[in-house]
Amino acid sequence: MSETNLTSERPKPVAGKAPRRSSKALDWRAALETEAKLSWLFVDIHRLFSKDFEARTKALGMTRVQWRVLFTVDRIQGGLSQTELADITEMEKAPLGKILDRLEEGGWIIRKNHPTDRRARLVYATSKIEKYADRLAQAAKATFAQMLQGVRQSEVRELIARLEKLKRNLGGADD
Amino acid sequence: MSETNLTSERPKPVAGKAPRRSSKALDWRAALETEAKLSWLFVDIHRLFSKDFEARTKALGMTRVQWRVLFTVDRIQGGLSQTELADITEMEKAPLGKILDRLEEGGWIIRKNHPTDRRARLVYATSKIEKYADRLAQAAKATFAQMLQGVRQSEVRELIARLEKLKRNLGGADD
DNA sequence: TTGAGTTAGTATACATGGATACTATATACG
DNA sequence: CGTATATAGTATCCATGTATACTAACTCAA
Repeated sequence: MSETNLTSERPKPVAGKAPRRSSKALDWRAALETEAKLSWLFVDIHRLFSKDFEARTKALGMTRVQWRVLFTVDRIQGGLSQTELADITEMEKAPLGKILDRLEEGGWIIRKNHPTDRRARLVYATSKIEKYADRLAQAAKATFAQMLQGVRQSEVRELIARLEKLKRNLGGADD
Repeated sequence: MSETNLTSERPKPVAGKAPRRSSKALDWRAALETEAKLSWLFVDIHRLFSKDFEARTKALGMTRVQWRVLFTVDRIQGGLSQTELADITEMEKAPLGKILDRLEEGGWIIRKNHPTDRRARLVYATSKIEKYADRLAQAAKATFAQMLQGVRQSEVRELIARLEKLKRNLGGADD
């Protein structure tokens, strides 16, 4: 979309600066290119996936991360403390608290005081999700379908297994 | 790490709320679980990768995204406009501008006025990167090595190919 | 029981991200 | 030439993310 019109008239490199590329400098660049490409794919796919999903749910004002938290709260019934929720969603407690603030403002969840631990607040999904579950699930499925065009189910499972290995290598939890 | 001590004393579900789970509700949850797992792996790996990399470069105050931009500026010599840079790094111009502000504060880049287009500013890497390139490259390589433990080179190439397909499916550029 | 250490949740500061609006400038067209 | 449109970069608002500090409350051991 955003083509530039500067290419043809870009000035020559600044005098005295052009020949500074040493062979040593070339080395580390070349060695990193392939792996750097891999590592940025994670960011890029995440960004594109979120963009697609949030475009489909714009009317509900639901972000991808809010959906992750809400989905978890709704999946695990019985009231979760925020610390438990942070463990499960692998988020820090501070950003989780803010996301819960927004979900509570939107009427998706409620927080109740823990009956015995006065520090803790238990998080419950409200009935609102029942009304919108289909739309949210449809949006998620549509984005998945978009991403996984032409990818066989067996490939998806293999991909998950490999990515989980990378995650474990980096010290991530196993789910 | 952050074990919770609430599990054993979690109160029973609120009276009258427990039996609301319908079979229809179970449907959309089950259908989404596998694919949701895949999509969150991208976020999780990105987060863990960044954390590992930034721990190794803390002394330089270099974040992962700043490194991506600086790497690109340094790789493509001759002065890039911010719009060109935004295209290449697949970022929006606004956040890119802020990242360039920080890189400029740190002395990693300079911005010069375009000789003929007074709207545009051309970005150049300074010589500072020559001094720290080895440390940055070492940090990046170490994080890659950590992530790719026990993964063969051929698997890495295959993984890249598959992820690039997902990225294209979501409308992403091809690099 | 009391005091040290731990935990739950929130507040705060800062670095990314997206979306949008705005200024200055450039281009294209009548 | 003058005006409409497009573009470059910045500013602004908000949502996430990390790190850190803080308050209140809990636990455990002397």
